[in-house]
Amino acid sequence: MSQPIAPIDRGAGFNADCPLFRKLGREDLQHLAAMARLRVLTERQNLCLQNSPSGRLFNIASGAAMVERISSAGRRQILGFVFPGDFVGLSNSSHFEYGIKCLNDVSAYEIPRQKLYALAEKSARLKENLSSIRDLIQAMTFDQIFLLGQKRAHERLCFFLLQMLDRLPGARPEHIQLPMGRQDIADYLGLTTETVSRSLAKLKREGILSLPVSQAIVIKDMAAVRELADIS
Amino acid sequence: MSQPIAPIDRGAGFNADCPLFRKLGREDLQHLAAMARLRVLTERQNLCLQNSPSGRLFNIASGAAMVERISSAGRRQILGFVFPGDFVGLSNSSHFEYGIKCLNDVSAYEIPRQKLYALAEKSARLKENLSSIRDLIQAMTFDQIFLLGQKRAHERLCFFLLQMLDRLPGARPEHIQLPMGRQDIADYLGLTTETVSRSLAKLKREGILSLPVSQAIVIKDMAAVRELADIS
DNA sequence: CGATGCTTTGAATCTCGTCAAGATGTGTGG
DNA sequence: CCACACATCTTGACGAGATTCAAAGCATCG
Repeated sequence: MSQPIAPIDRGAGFNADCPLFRKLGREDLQHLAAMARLRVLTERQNLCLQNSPSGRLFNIASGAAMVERISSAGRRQILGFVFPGDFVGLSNSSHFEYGIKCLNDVSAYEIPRQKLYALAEKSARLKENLSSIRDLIQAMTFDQIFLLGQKRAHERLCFFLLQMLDRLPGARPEHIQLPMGRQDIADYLGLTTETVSRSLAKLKREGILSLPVSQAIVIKDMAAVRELADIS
Repeated sequence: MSQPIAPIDRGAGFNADCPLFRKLGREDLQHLAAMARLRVLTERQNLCLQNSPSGRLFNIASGAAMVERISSAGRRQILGFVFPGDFVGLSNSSHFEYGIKCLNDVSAYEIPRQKLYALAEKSARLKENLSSIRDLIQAMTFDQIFLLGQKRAHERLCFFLLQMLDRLPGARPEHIQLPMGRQDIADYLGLTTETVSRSLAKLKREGILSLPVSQAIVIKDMAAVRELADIS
């Protein structure tokens, strides 16, 4: 009995306040645990490759990764960053439209799509969770479209920072430790590394941020960041 | 018996090769017809307003509309254009994150969300259709994110034209009759009307397009358009 | 320590946005 | 049917913002 439950108690993704597992009964969790395979990867490794067959989904348990899409022309767009509790791969397309690349050591549960869907048919709660994950992803992509279509470089950065505050575990206004580099931020916001750097410098000059080291950011004027980031 | 079936035979959206109704049996179609309400609107009217309660979904039967999102700062981003057979509103959020504004005379079926979902529980085929619509929308939004993040103005225009070729009824390379104005195109592509105009002029100068009148576009060099639009 | 990779800064360039004017087109009323 | 007003679209001049190319600063890690 304790055998299928074991992974439940170990991974952050399986017991945290995570959209997929929220409010699930013990039995559902056991079924999920039984079908999930824990994968452990390190920096730069791919959880899945763009255009590879997509019969599985991922639930990030620890670490950080980015969902990226690379065109044949070699341009890269980061569709999103994912953190513990995040769920990726929710669609029925036969192939992944993106790759998922680790930013640091990552552990993730890989779940066969068909099995998950079959279980969802039997668990109304799980089905609800899947729905709300889909809705959340859709809302986030709409935000990103608005951001890319309408906002300036420094505004995009502020939006990005608020998003990190909201989603990156451990991030506080007084100290955001970024797991990704400037190039990744640039490819997420539709900018270049130089523009990211310059925009950060501008926000620093204006007293809105400070940058103790390049990988860490301190928000000194939260109201200003919010105002610049606003897309509502 | 013919009474609930009547709207099925009338509206384009209810019998065309439309994702929602594809391969549905007679009985499912009858149930759908019974719960759908046909709404008829004219130019500039809204099928739904941004932030209004979202207990219903829409299936466009005729005409064209745009899905738009306006920020409190007054900036507008068009999330997409919709045409007969298109389905909008597929989410469980309590309020619409966008408004749907008609570009010309539109008729659309309005379907209560809960009723549709309940029917989907009983019809595997309908459920599949809903899933594939969701997937299609997600794929399209990913494309748009890539477009806005990575492509130049004239490339965005080419992408837009290919999209219209693909989706706008009656559009052929030799003649695309656009139902939307320059401002709408601009807000869709994250540009200004002037830039849209200039980019079209540029493509015309290069012999790729011709513009008999402002609302019509002729693609003279399809290969060039494809190459410029490419995001794969 | 030097080597490597990432980040920042600088200068030149380019794309796109802004502002303003002119052109085109549409609908209305005389 | 023409003339006028109003919308939209196009074009031009200019400026701001972002990219590009290049070099210099800073880390980390052998």
